[in-house]
Parts: sequence; C-alpha cells; structure tokens
Amino acid sequence: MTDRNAAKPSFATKQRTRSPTLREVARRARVSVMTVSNVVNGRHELMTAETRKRVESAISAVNYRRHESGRSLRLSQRFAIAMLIVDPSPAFLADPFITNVVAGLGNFLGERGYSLVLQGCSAERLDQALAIRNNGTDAHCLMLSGAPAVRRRCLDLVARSAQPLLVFQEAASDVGDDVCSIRQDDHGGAAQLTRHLIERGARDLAVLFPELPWPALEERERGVRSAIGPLGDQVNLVVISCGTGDYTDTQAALAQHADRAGLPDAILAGNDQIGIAALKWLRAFGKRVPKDIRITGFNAFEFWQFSDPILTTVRSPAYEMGKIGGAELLERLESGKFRQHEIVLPVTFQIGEST
Amino acid sequence: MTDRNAAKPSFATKQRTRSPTLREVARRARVSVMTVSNVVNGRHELMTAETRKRVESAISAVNYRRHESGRSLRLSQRFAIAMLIVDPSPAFLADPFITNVVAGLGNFLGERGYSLVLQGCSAERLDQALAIRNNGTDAHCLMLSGAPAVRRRCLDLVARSAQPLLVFQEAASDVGDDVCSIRQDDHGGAAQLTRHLIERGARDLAVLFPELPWPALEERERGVRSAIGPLGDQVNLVVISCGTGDYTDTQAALAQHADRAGLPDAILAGNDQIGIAALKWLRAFGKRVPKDIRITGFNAFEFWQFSDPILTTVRSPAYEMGKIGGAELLERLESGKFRQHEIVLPVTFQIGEST
DNA sequence: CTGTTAGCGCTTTCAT
DNA sequence: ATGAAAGCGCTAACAG
Repeated sequence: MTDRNAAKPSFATKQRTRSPTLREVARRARVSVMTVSNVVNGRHELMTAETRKRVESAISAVNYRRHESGRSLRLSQRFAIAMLIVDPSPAFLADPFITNVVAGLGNFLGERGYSLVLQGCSAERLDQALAIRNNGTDAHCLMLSGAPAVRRRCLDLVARSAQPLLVFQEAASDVGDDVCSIRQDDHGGAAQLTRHLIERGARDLAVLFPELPWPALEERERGVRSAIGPLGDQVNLVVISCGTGDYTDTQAALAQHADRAGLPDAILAGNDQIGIAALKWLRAFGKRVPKDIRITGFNAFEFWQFSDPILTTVRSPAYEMGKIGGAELLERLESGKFRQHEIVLPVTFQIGEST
Repeated sequence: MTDRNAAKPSFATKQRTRSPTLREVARRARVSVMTVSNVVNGRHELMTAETRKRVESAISAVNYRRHESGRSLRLSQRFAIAMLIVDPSPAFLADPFITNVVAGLGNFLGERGYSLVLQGCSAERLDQALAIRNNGTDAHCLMLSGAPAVRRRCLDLVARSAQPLLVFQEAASDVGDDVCSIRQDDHGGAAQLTRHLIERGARDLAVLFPELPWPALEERERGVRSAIGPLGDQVNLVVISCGTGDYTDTQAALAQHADRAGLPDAILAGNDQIGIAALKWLRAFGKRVPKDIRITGFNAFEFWQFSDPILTTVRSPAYEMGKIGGAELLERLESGKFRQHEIVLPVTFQIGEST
C-alpha cells in the first residue's frame, strides 16, 4: 500500500498554480471523481439533486475547466480540426476568400464542440508544419496554392497522415478514399462572365491572373476557354500575368503588356482586387470603362463596389463553403466515412457598371 | 499478474485504424519506448548510431506522429494558444486588421512549436466559447469589440480562467498581473491626421465611426480631440455614426447627416473601407475631394489605394503586433511572468491625394 | 445512485 | 546505453 501523499511529482509542480482537476472538485464535494465527471457531462439522471447541487457549487467554487488532454487521451479523440493554408507569403489570411472560408468553418466547428487549429505554411516547409508532424487533431482541412505539381506533392504529403481530409477548391478524388473536396463553381462563373462580355460585343479578351496559380484560377481559365469555344475563330484570348496580383504589380504588368501588345477590349481579372487595380490604371491612362474597355472581377467580397465604376463580378459562397465543409467533416468523424466526396457550390453573377 | 493481451479496451477500438504509438514503433525496432521517445526528442547522444538508425526507420516505416494529448497530459503543457475574437458578426475575420494580427501571431507560434486555436464569438456567448469552457491551451489572446462595459465583462470573464492573457488593442492592466496588453498608437495616428487636416485649412471636422465601438476607435476619437484641443474655439468636431460601417450603411449615414446638418470640410473615417465609401458618395454627390472636402482613412491595408483619389491614411503595424505579442506570450510561458505589461507600437502617417 | 479500476500515450526518474 | 515504473486527467466498464 503506497502512501499517495508521499508521491513526488516534481515534474508536475513546475507549474505555478495547477488548475483544478476532477479529483480536486470531487474532494471538495465529497464524492468520487466519476460523479463529478457525470455532472460535467450532463448525466444528471445518475445522481440525486442534492449531490448534483453540491458538485456544481464545488465546480464553480474552483472554476473547474475540463482538461482537454486527459479527455482526448482517454477517448482517442482530439475534438480539434486543423486548417492548413499553403501560401508562400506570410500573409496567408490576406485574401477575403480564405478568411470567409475560415470564418464559416470555425463558427460551425465551434458550435459543435470542435476547435479550429489554424496554420499558414509555404509548400516547401509543409512537411515541417506542426499539424503535419504532430498528431493533435482529428482531421485536416487544406487550402492549396502553387503549380499543379506542387499542389499534388502537398496533397500526397497531407494524405500520408492517414486522417480524414477536406480539401477546399481543388479536386482530390485520387488521393484516397478518406477525402472530400469542396469548391465553388469557378468554371461556370468564369464562363458566365465571358459570355456576358461577348454579348456586349467584346472580341479581344484577356485574362489577368497572378503568377501564383491557385487551383481556382486554373478552373476559371478553363471556364473562359469553354465559353469562347464555339466562337473560337471570332474571339481572341491572351493571358496576362500580374505578378503577385497586388496593386502595384498589376498596374505594372498591364502597362508593360499595353506597351508590347496593345490593349484588349475586355479584361477578366483573377479577382476583384486585380480588377480594381486594372480599372484604375486604365482610367489614368485615359481609357473609358466600359466604353473603351470592359472589366470583370471575381468573388465580390465587400470591396467589389469600391471602384468607380462598380465592377461586374461573381459572388462567391466562401462562408457557406467553410460551413458546409465543416458539416461534411464532422459527419465523416461520426459515421466513419464521407457521405460525399465532391461538393460544388454555385456562384452568383452580379452585374455592375464596368461591362 | 494480469495477462496484458487479455485487455479488452473496447472503447479504444472504436477507431478504424489507430495511429501508431511509441510502443508500436518500439516493438518494431526491438527497443523500449524510452529509446524511441529519446529519438523523437533529439536526444541522440543517449544511444548508439545503430540503435538510432533502427528506430528512425521504424518511425518512418509506420509514419509515426507524436500524439499531442499524451505528451500534453504528461507535461502539463498544451503547446497551444487560443485566440478569441469577440465580434457580434459571424464574419469575425472580415477586417484586415484582425487577419494581419492573426497571421503574424500564427506564423510566430508555428515556428516555435505552438499551435494557434482560433475562435470567433459574440460577447453574449463568450462564456459558452470552447476556449473558455475547456482547458485546452496554455494561454489566451483576446481581441475585443463592443461598448466599454461589454468589453470589461469579457475581460473579467476571460481573466477568470487564470491563464496568461494577451489583449490586443486595449489597456488591461487592471485585470490582474498575468496580463499583457499590446496595441498600436491609434491616439497618435489620429492626432497626426487631425493636425494635417487643420494645417490644410479644415475647420469643420467630422469623425465617421461605426456604431460598434472597437477600443481602437475610442482611442482615435481621443486622439482627434487632443489634436484639436489648443484650437478648440476655431475648430468644430461632430461624430457621425455609420452603422455597421459597411459600404451601404456608410453612404446612407452620410446622406442622412448631410441632409440634416450639412457637410463638414473634412472627414476622419474610422478605417479605409469607411473612408472609401464616404469618398465615393461625396463624389457622386458632386463634391470634389480634396477641394471641397478632405477625407482620411486608417490602417492602410492594400485597398487604401483603391479609391480615386487615393486616401491619406495611417499604416498599421498589425502583422508585427501579432508577432511581437506572440513573442511576449511565449516569453511569459517560459519565464513565468510577462516582461512587459503594456506595449504600444508606432503607426506611420501616409499621405495620399484625398487631403 | 455512487465508487473502483484500468488504461489512453507520453516523458521524468531511477535502475541496470 | 537502455529499460522499467509511475502517473499526468480523464472516462468506459463494471461492481456495489
């Protein structure tokens, strides 16, 4: 019989004040730890009202908060989801598309008792990322950027973790069975914008995309081409790269292109930010929008209307995407498998003054 | 002597495939778990090269990833930090100020082996928030909005958790000793903008702030007033509320105010988004900026230059704030106390064309 | 209704 | 240089 008071947990005494445990609450309420656990977990039918009350006052007296690691260890469930954003820039939350997805996902998970672990990371260092090296969550979510080969490498790397995986904005059916891909209809949205431009008389189109190829951008380019398809001989298309896609790069790229090759009669910008930069540069250059040249944006997050004239664009369901993706993921955790492996959400055409 | 193979951990078999543990790796490498643990933790001097190699191949053979909950439980450290964003709107990441802080914080923590748990929450439900109810992180970070009394209540609630606390954009010295507050010099920035406007001849000023009082906005209003101070009799100031601060609300509020009370000769907007909405409305209304009326923004995140004319504004060190705050917090976790309790970062005046 | 036992995966301590 | 034991806080299973 070991005297339990003689225990010498020196490692555990490193902490200044250890936060209260079930045992401490149990001692104060003069019940066993199991009874306290039952109170904490709402199994009120297992005890008398008197006991429950005594335990509850002990809980609030010491402000007991359940230690996640004990529970997780015991249940082999972390009640946490990792969201990995692969972006070469440290400002991995700069795009409102991403923040809307993250907000939707985080809110949904929070309501359901799961926390969201957020990490931005470059593709090169993805194998060093905490969420990959350590096993601290129940599943991964992934938002990718970069060339197709880079994204493929990232996908395979994350898939090696053998955890459920939710991929945003990219098809991923071939990575395994425990994967779900959710994205918006970039193809359809881009096609719709293109048809709209052609209807308005544009024949000499340009897409203005950042150098870093997000999968959604590739999808949009395909959408543009498919809409042009039937009119291939009457409609011309060039691709202009606008560097990082920020204000300065976009304007510089456009200036250089105009110099070398002249201007198209319509520009499909990769997103609203790029569209606005282009629009402003054109007007400074003496062009009238939409009279001389038409411009479209993409995604419509608040500042699509900052420009003058207001952009014609396409509304993105990014917030819903986070939410729906989260629901699908928890469904997977509870049932053992994904109900769907591919989800595509519709976008909404939104006409402005720039076309 | 219990036969260990007779164990019946049915609860642990719920999982389809349990991820590999130290024990499994140890068995494959024919060493004890301690040796594997030593390899994982880089204590290479404790073993022969041969042993190390055998263990390392076993590790990569099964793709072993350390289970965070076991480690956390044993070490009484979670290696995770919670970031709570108190916002009545579900789009708690809508403001680029916040996303920059979060990105800076997350990147810094990630490099140092800590994960970032992100949660948005309304003030009313803060007591239900996962990060508050459960003890799953080593510290809290807090970004607040709302009236002073609401913020105070939130602060007290979070402080009850008795964990180290890093508060962004709000003084918090009176909440306890285990708290650090980090913010930008909103007061100074606003004062500088105000002096600039007055120098350019403005005498009839308005601040255009959203209804929801973020602490930084209060600070900016005080900055404006302090700059006016010495000229109180020559300079007039009104406060215009612009509802949620989004595009539509801002323009509606401005229209209503103009109708009732006419227009000031300078507007200090609460941020760049509001400034741009105001600027566009004024131009549509036939006013020339800056000739008839001058406008300033605040924070300068990318789209400050979207407007035409470009906004005069103030650059926010939001990303650095996240990073420096994170450093201060880890320092606290390692040393047992905060080195500093108040950190104020400078902002940078950035002249545009709107003043 | 309440309590006891065992063990989740890990790392510190101590023994070999 | 390597291993055995103990226990962090929690909950399923079972016993009373």
